[in-house]
Amino acid sequence: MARLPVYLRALGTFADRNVATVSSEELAGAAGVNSAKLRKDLSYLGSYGTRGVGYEVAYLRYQISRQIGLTQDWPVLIVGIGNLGQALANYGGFVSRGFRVVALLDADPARAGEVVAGLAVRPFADLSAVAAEHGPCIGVIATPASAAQQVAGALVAAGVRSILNFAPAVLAVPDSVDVRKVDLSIELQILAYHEQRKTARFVALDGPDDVRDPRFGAEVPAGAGFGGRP
Amino acid sequence: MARLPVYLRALGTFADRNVATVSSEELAGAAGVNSAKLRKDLSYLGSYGTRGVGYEVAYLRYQISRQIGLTQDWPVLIVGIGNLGQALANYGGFVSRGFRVVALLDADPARAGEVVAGLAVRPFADLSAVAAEHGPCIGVIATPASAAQQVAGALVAAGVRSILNFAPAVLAVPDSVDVRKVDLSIELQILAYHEQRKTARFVALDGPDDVRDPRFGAEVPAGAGFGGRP
DNA sequence: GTGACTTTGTGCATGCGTTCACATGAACCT
DNA sequence: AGGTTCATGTGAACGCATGCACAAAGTCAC
Repeated sequence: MARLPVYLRALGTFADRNVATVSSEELAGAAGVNSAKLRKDLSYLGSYGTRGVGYEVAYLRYQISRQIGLTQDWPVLIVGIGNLGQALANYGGFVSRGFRVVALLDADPARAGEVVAGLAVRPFADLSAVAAEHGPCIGVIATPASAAQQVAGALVAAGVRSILNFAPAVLAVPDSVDVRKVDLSIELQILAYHEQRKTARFVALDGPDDVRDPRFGAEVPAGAGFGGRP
Repeated sequence: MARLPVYLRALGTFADRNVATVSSEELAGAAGVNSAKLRKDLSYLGSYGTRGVGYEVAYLRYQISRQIGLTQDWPVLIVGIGNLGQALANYGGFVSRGFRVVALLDADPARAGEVVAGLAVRPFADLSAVAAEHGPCIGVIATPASAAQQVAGALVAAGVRSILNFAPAVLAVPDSVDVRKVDLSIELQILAYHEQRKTARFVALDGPDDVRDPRFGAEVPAGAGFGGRP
């Protein structure tokens, strides 16, 4: 499940405070979920606590880590060393949680050899060699959207089956490949949507009034010279 | 809905190719969703196309933009000018999609005055003044996890009701405040989970064999000297 | 103007996730 | 040793999103 990492992090904070056991209520509060959901999740993964007491922090932590596959470090290769790629390479949160950036790739030949976060940037053509060298690994796409699909194809061809995509593009990959998408503009747009609803401004100050289409009762903007409907 | 921005971007690619109308099938393909789902989403937001023809690209684009609230630029303020904060400030994808970074804040006094992406970094104490100056805006938390809750509280106190949180922490905010979370380690961990299941290595090379608890039939690791159960 | 075709909009069923509520089981106190 | 208390684990119901399949509606050709 997608909530296991959240539980794991919450358990980490309890461990930092030297808490030995936690109840599902406490842990759920720290993770921001319902306690019943948490219990069901944990029971589903086969782990269990002690009735009347709760969950042993260290034991549960180890079990979840193991379930996720964090008992070993996963190699991560980052493609596209722009602003975002560099920030990711320098981000310390990876290595502390079971991941290790092993290679930085960029299509721009001028950047090859440049050192970022202690790693030399390698030409994109090295991809298959790097992937073969490290075995199963995770590819991170931090390129512009225009290059994302091509990079994804190359990653798949190199044997990478897990991709984290930061480019604002929909990637087409085989079913055997997992793609997770992180899209900053989408997150912002969702926030803007809710923000707009909260500030109940029915009409933008620079916009047209709404009109109501008698046929459907649906809101339709008048167009404001937008070259409306025929 | 959370898919509207995806549709909007797909429509953008059609507009760039000077396509006048798209069918739900085409648009759904570009957005990576089912066509029925797309039609239902669009009908739910009140917009509509033309039966037998499809959707007029420019018109639908305008309507979705308007629905999301992108007819005006939303001010964005970024708190925490570390690696990630700088990358976000320099990221061009914001301004092109209805957002404008208006302020950079950092708690470190030594950074005040530093210029990043054309903006001077301001001390964190300026937050309420900045928020008051720009009206409804979106706050981005790019600080370490330890500072995230405090920053969130300050943002809320300053009147910010939409927060994009990059820090690996669960934020407690009033119900009236929307928080969206972007967590790189969680995404990587989810990928690692699936990657581990794909490479069906039942036992990690450095880990213990699984044993089966006769009481529940659930998988339980032997512990490998982990200081197992009493 | 009529017919055939294309595509939208939507009722309906299915499946999944979430949540409540309760029984099970373990520890602790007397 | 027995009862009490506490928290887990789970059965069952609810609600929601998804997807199919079809009718409504509009266009194009003749």
